[in-house]
Amino acid sequence: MPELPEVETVRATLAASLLGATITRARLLRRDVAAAPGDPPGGFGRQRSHGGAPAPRRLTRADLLQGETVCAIDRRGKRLLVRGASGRAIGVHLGMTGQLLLAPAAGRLPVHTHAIWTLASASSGARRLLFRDPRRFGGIWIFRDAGAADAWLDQLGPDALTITAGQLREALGAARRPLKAALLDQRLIAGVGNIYADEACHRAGLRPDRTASELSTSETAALAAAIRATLRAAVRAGGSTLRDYVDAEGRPGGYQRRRRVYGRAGAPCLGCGRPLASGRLAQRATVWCDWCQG
DNA sequence: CGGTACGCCTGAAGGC
DNA sequence: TGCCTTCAGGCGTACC
Repeated sequence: MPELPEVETVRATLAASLLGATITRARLLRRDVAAAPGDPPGGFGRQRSHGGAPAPRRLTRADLLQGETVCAIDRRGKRLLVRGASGRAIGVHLGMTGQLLLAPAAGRLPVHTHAIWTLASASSGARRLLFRDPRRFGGIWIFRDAGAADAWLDQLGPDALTITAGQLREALGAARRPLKAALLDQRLIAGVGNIYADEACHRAGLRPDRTASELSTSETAALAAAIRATLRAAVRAGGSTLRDYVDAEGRPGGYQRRRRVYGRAGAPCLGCGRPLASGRLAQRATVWCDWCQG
């Protein structure tokens, strides 16, 4: 489940091969993983909800950055943005099982590969970048200018990796809902998902069901520090691989071995040794320590 | 505003 | 061994 540390690791491993490379060919194998300009939000070309079928949009090779030289790879929260020199850009969200994989220029494609970019780069020779996503909760966004791409990132709150106590206070101040529900809201704070929400709450010594707006100033500051420390440690470990996650070079992460609470219901708390409690909060499996988190 | 439920989707894991 | 059910969850939408 890619959250901020996994997406950041993908960004870093991708940057090494992609920056300055030219995309000689782009192909979309599944139209419905892409959202084109003008598609309804969350549309992905899928005809969801009210049956009014939107007019099918024509996607050009240029929309997919064919012929572009990659000049930047940006990230905010869990969203990645591959920018071409012309200002065009491709947004990627990995969802639950999405992967961006660097692969040889020839050879068999993994199953569930939905898009392919062929790269020519002076340093590493010809390779392909694949977007693969078995469950298809992820997707690709097409941006025809830098402003549209920026606006996509700006839909999100401040990036959790560097969030300050002041930013967190601002985000949570009006949130009259459980702390964990607020932490999972990407418009408030960008990048925290189910795993790191539980990890950060435990590190901060705060129950995930506390009302977010009722945290004290010092609790909020401790939480901001806990979020940063948790995410930084996970980035250093190359992310968490609990099931599917690998970086752009196919390498799994190592943070799953360092997790304190996620997936450890009933196991001893690393702080006090008592069995960890579990339940459902904000429709998510949640694990915490009744003793250490107040 | 918030909360709850649901749909999307596949593969792993558990029950019998 | 094999079939069936359940679960995992990011995120948008509908409805209260």
